[in-house]
Amino acid sequence: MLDLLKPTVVRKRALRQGRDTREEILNAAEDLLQRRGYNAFSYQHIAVQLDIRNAAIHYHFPSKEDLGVALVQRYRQRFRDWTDEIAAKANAWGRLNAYFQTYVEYAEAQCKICPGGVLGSEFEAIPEEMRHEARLLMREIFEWLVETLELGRAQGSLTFLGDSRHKAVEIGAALQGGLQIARMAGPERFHQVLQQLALELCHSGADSLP
Amino acid sequence: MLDLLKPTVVRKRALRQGRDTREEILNAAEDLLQRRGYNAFSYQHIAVQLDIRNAAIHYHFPSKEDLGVALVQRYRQRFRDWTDEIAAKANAWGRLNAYFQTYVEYAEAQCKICPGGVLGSEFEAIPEEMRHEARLLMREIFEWLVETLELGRAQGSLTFLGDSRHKAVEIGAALQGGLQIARMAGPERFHQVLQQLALELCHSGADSLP
DNA sequence: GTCTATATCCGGATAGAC
DNA sequence: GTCTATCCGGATATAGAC
Repeated sequence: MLDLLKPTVVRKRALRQGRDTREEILNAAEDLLQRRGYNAFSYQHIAVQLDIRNAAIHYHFPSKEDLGVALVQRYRQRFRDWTDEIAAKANAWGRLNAYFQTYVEYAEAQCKICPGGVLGSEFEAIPEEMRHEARLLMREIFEWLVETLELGRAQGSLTFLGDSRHKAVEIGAALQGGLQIARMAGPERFHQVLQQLALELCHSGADSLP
Repeated sequence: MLDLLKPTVVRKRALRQGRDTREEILNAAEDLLQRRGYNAFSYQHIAVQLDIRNAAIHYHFPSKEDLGVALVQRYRQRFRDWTDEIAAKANAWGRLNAYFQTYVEYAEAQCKICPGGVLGSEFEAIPEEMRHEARLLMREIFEWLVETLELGRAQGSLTFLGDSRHKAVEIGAALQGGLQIARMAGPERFHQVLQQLALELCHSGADSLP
């Protein structure tokens, strides 16, 4: 057949048939972002990982800023989808616990940190449009946390001292910082943070937290 | 005099007489580190700020790794000195509050983040010896926090739920994450974290926290 | 859509004059 | 101890063939 007549170049094409390169780039970049940070990963890292050339990435994302912005927008969309989904399934404590679980995966998967941690740390060293998206992401997470805490307090499934907005930032900050500390001091540190958070929300933390 | 006979070159030298260039480099680098992160600052940034040439920095710190390691070692030394000093002056709550205060300065000075936040975020993208120093720094801070919490509990000046080690990581993580969140969402976020922490240590937080 | 080849720039680093 | 000049490698980005 025609395919057999054509050598390596076509084989490579065939390999990429049906594969969504753009999506794979985003996946690889997301992984790199949460491992190395924005300024410490390059198009080369992605190219090697996907076995494509540098220029192929530039076709999908002309500049690195485009890629960075797309990443944060994807985080935001994913968070929206996730909150919609979880709202149907669980009460406030269940939701919060499910949220914690995403961080557990970051910590255990292997020492990833969360988007907020990366963007916050490098905030002064990322393009303006990424900063804009980062602000939106943080606001959306914050608002969801506040709502969830207030709901939990009303339901009686969560108990905590003080203003729910203050508690929300504290929780968000502790999770974010906890992942970073875990990298340096070992993953058990992150579990200690989780246990303390659970304890202060009046849950034993022994049931669902590993 | 002899000085007047010699032109610009000597004037520059004269300007630097009595100035500790090595120390100034460290100061500038520390500032850049907490603003932009390790991988996003260059010798050029420092050179411009101090009005010296690139090569002058390499004289004091042959490689960027040397500079990075020196920075973390200085953080460690400073922390040791600080804890010695504060131990003579205050009870457990006073010590902890003084520790909080250093973070308040980071947040207010202008949107700096803490050493642990930088090193944790970029952990996979910094030289091995820096990682080593970072681990030591984090351990030292952690141990001091645990001691302080236990002392406070014994004294009755601090009250909190659960294991003092867990509480120590939670506090450290919340401070670290809080600074990063404050960059993206505004400085009031950091104060909310502080108030919540104080509240959960059974202090009004209204007295000494701005 | 992906490749090869190349342009451009920047950061870390060294040599040698002063 | 600091300078000027320069090297080298790596990173972003573009041009044009396939």
